[in-house]
Amino acid sequence: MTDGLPKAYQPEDIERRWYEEWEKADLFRADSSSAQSPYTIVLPPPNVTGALHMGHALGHTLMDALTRRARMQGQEALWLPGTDHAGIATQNVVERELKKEGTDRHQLGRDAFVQRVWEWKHEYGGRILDQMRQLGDACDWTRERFTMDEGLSRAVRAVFVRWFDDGLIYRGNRIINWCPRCETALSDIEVEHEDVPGELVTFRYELADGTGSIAVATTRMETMLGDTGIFVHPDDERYRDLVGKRVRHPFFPERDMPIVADEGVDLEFGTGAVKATPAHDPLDFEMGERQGLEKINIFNGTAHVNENGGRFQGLDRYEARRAVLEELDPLGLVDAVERPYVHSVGHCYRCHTEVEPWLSLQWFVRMEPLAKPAMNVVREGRMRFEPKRFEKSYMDWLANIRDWCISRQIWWGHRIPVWYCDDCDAVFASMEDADVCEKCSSSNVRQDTDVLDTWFSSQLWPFSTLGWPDETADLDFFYPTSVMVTGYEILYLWVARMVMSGLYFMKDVPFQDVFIHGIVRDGEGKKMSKSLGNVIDPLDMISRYGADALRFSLAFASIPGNDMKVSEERIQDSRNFANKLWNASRFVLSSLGEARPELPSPEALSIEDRWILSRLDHTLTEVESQLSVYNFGEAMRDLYRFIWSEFCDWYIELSKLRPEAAAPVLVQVLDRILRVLHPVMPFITEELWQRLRPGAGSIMRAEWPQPTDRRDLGVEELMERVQDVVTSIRRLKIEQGIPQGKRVPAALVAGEFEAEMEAMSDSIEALARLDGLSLVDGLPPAGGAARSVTAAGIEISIDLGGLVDPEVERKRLQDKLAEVEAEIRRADGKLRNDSFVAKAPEAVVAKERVKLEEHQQTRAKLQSQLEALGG
RNA sequence: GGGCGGUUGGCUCAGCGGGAGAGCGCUGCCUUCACACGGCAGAGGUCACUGGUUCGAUCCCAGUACCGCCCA
Repeated sequence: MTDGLPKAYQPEDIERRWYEEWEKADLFRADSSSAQSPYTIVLPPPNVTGALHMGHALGHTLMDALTRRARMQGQEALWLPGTDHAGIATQNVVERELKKEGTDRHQLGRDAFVQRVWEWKHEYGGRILDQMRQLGDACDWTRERFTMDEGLSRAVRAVFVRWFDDGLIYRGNRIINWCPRCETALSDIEVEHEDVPGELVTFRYELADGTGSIAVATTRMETMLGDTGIFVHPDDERYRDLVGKRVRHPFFPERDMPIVADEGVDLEFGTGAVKATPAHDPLDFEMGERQGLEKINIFNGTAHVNENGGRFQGLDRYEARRAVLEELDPLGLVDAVERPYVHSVGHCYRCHTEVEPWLSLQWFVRMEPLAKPAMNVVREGRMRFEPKRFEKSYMDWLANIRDWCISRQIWWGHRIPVWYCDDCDAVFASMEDADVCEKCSSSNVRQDTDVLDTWFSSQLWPFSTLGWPDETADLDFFYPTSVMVTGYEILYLWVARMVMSGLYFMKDVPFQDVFIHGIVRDGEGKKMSKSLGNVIDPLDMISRYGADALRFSLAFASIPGNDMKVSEERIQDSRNFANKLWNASRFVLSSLGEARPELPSPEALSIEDRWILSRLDHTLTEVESQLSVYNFGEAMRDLYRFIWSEFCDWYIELSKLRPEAAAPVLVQVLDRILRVLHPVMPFITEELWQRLRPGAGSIMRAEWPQPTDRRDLGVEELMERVQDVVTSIRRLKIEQGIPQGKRVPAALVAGEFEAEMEAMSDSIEALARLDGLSLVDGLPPAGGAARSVTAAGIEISIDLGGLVDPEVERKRLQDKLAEVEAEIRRADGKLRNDSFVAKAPEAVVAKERVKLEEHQQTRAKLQSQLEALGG
């Protein structure tokens, strides 16, 4: 049976084989007609362009573990996979390909380009899904979805049309974030703010009446080409007299540029006077609207100066920034240039180009009416965050929400289902592609050319993937989902929006729990990124250490909401742990042979049996309570400790003294260990399970282990005393330079613990490698013996036949005495403090008294041992 | 500027009102019949700083410093 088990765990073959077996046996599939209660997780869909990185590996490990555990707990567990069409990112990838071929999308034309992206998707889009299989993800592949597939596209349309008709979607000419590289609008939260060194230029506009000038400051000098006035604060004494006057634009003398007062001006910034560029700054836009200023757009879509920029036309924004300054300076209009001036600048989250605030006609979703219900469900406790602190940022964001710009000027995505009639100017949204105008039946209609933000379809993921807008059995059974597992970086981008749309269309939250995990960082705490070159490739780690090792490392390092550092060394540690489990199992299996004995009745169990079963119970209880709050790290630490430091280090060693009697306990403990580890380490546990329980079916369907009321604190304390005795004896030998394997006689003065030491004497003899252990009432004279006292006050003497180095003995005893005396001083000091005795709880005071008593006894024993040494 | 989080042994992190913990690393010993991806034993910390609350503070409160993140 165990002949096939190599000495060291080798994951490769095992992992591949088991994943195929599971899939073949259809073990991942969930059934919406099940009589069990549902447990649902929808996978946050990775980009089709993506490759599995550590962040995915973490999230997937946690989701997979949750799903596998739910399944073992008897729930109908569905983990639904899929991918996201990632509009801008995917379009960028294909555009890069075209560039290599010497062409571009405009030459290709829209339809051919979109066709080309589909081809790319079919060829490469499945890559990340295969990588998920290597990780061991037990998701239901029969339900795999893609945000651009037919059903989800229909969901997108249904949502758009409904919101359009309900007045929640509108079109407006607003300042939006424009990426001049992607040539598309971005929503506010797709912009990443970053501090960059720039310059702050202070320059002057001369008053048109020639009576002076007014200074303004800017970091974007080029925007002055679009200036149409000056703002000052109405309360600002400095400029009170200037309000109502006009200034002259140095390059466009004919332009009308009033100085106007507006409350929106920041008195503290720069000179307190603000150049007004309503077409290129959101705040200026707002104030400009209020004050009726002209809006002059000076850029084209690639952020080159357009015809409104006069002789600067054709320059890109950075060239224009320099050129404008250079031309202004000789005119004596530049007061100061502060350089470098570090300020925050928005960057495109897809390509990292600096975003340009730009006036353009876009589609928006009115968020306020959607945000209110999304806040209420949290207040009412219908949805909870783990950890709870993320609730606050979620609520704050929703309370200050701004409308969502959903149109994108790209070709890859869901085309906006709005048609314009060129005859009657009607604008209407439609579920079906429109050939004729809804209003006037003219066939002179054309569809909007923009596509929707990818997040528009992602926000529907928890219900669109289950079949919505149809009323499906899946939707009925699996919605709302149980938990959303995700990182905090997409709390706004995605989580909040799913809640809003879920509530609107499903009338229920999309998930009951939101479990937020941290970001995976490198050993130095830096975010992993290709440009930093600090990326650890999860697939590389899998091939070197096994998926189970990677998964265990990630789960082990995961504390809800906190970032974690992952390094190859940590993964090695987990590989070592897997190997330890492997070898412990090898030992158990080989000592069992074919037999799988059941546990005998409690009275037939030995002390160590009762001890390990008690610790097992404790561990199972602890693991369950940690997992229920998604604290995987703590749960894994408990398991690691139990398996390695208790089961392997002590129980297995003790079992060697009585193989037959221990067999049922070894079976029991290993059985539970494999089951409870399975959600995080699916492969190795399945492999070992099949050998422990041949014919029992996959461990995936084994029952989740429960504690069995075997906790026994008395026996745990007893074992602690035994362990202390064993460790102390080993230490005595090492200190005296005696080989650990050399058997020597030992004596114990155990006092009240004599009976239990007697009962455990064979075990102590074996573990400490003794040549006989005698229990005595008092230690004989020290000649040739090394001595110690354990924490429980048990005196130990090992007979080394005169080989004892008295100096080593004296030093150890004195060190120990010093420790004990410090403890006595501490406890005594407390007990002498009247207010401690009066105010502290009785139990605490009593405990302190007991400790003092014990330490005093230990001190006496140590002193007499020192005296026996002759010192 | 607003908010959140962190600061515990060399490293990574638990703990969070009553005797400072783990893993790794380190030191010494050990090729002991599951495992050298190992075993045994050990060294190592004024729990960032300053105040406060308390009989008692690493833990609670206030402030300071530094680090990180989110939002503007």
